[in-house]
Amino acid sequence: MDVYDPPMTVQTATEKRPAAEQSPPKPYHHGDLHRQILCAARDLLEENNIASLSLRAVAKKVGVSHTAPYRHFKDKESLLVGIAGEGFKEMTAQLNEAVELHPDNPRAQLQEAGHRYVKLVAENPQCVQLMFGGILPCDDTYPELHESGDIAFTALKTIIEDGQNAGMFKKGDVELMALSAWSSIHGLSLLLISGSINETASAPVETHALTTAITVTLLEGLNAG
Amino acid sequence: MDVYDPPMTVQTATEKRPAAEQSPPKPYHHGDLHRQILCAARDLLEENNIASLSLRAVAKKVGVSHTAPYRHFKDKESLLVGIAGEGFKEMTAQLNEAVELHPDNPRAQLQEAGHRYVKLVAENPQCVQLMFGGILPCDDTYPELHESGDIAFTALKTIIEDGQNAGMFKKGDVELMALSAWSSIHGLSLLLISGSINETASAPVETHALTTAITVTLLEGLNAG
DNA sequence: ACATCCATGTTGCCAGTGTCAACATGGATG
DNA sequence: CATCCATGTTGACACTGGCAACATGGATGT
Repeated sequence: MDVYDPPMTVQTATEKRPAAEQSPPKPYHHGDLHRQILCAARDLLEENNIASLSLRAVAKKVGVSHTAPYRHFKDKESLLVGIAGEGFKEMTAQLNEAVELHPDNPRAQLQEAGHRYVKLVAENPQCVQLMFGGILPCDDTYPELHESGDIAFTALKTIIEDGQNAGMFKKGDVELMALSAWSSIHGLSLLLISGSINETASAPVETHALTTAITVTLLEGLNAG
Repeated sequence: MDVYDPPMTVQTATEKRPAAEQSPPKPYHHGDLHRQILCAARDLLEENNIASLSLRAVAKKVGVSHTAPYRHFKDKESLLVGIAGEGFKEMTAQLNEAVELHPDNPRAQLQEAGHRYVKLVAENPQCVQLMFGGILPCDDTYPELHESGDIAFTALKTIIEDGQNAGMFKKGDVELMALSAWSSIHGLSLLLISGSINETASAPVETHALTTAITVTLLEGLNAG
């Protein structure tokens, strides 16, 4: 269900570690609480939504006191930034995989990236709302947030450039063409998770076919001229 | 301080109103608190963000007790639904204006609608996040929410159909083509207000030119074949 | 070996929030 | 004039984010 499961499964507080030789059932100092808090917060976030995510619930899920997270995150916003940051990293990873999967075929790269983007958003809708939903400040308060985004966008521009050099895409401003591609897929993804499409569309639409259709329209737009 | 002051000044509860000519069935002690609460909430929402909008602050701004809003809205979510509903209505209105502005020119209609969509989102970012941001349930809990959206989407499909009949757009599934158009513009708008574009783009981009470019790419995609 | 430090985790508290119950008010209706 | 009921108020509750003060115990230097 989750795209990136934590490498170590989350332990409930009451559960004792199977380590036999340790007499104290619960060590005072946690393993890496930082990671566990991030994972638990991610889980709770996707289970409900951003509005109903509370630091105290996260702490309870991990099995620590309600202020323990403050030793690892300055405040609630910092924790949210951490979650969003992982989302951006995963986004970048997916894009790179799409490129590697279809070497020397920018057209297929773009299509693959589109499908992976939609899938990633569909599987982590609340995280995406966090990344793009205007809860986090969009100024330079958290510069690390946009770094992965920069990398991803650069990779996208590389696809466009390669496509131009291969004669698959028309010549033109790479920045604008990359933004066109991003906008289409991003818009589709967000419309899907917001429920707008299935509600407004007269007939239910299959996501994969829809993504393909929109990607094709986009490619024809990039092709024309 | 307030952006749009209510047309009738706020009355304290104890203050009596000079019962002059009241021909319409205008109600009770207060003006229409329902409308004033909606306006105040909208203002406070755009001043900060969704997370920091509190019912109590709205009540205080209007000058009533902290539970007065509950006589007009079942709970906080219902108030948010009311705000989002107004947003959808405004969206529909903008689309219709775009159509009327360029009769018999679907291409210009689509371009105009795109610019108006981007502008509307830019001027009411928090409201848009409310409409599409996954805070409100996307099931049928509030069917009235999606009605205006349906109307708007139908209008969009009409543009596409007219364009096809006029030979401006290629033949094809109207639903899919309308979704392509919506996705592009929606994605662009949300990327803009989320700060992703100015952060990731190597050079600052002028919004209007960017919108035009993306609309043109879209139109070429709809044109191809 | 031992004393010390300090990162980590805890308890207790505060203001602020959404929401419910009980009460107050006054215009509309008989 | 009596009554009703929509509207508005007060007070309370559980919950939240966050601060301060305290507790613990692994790492460190001698």
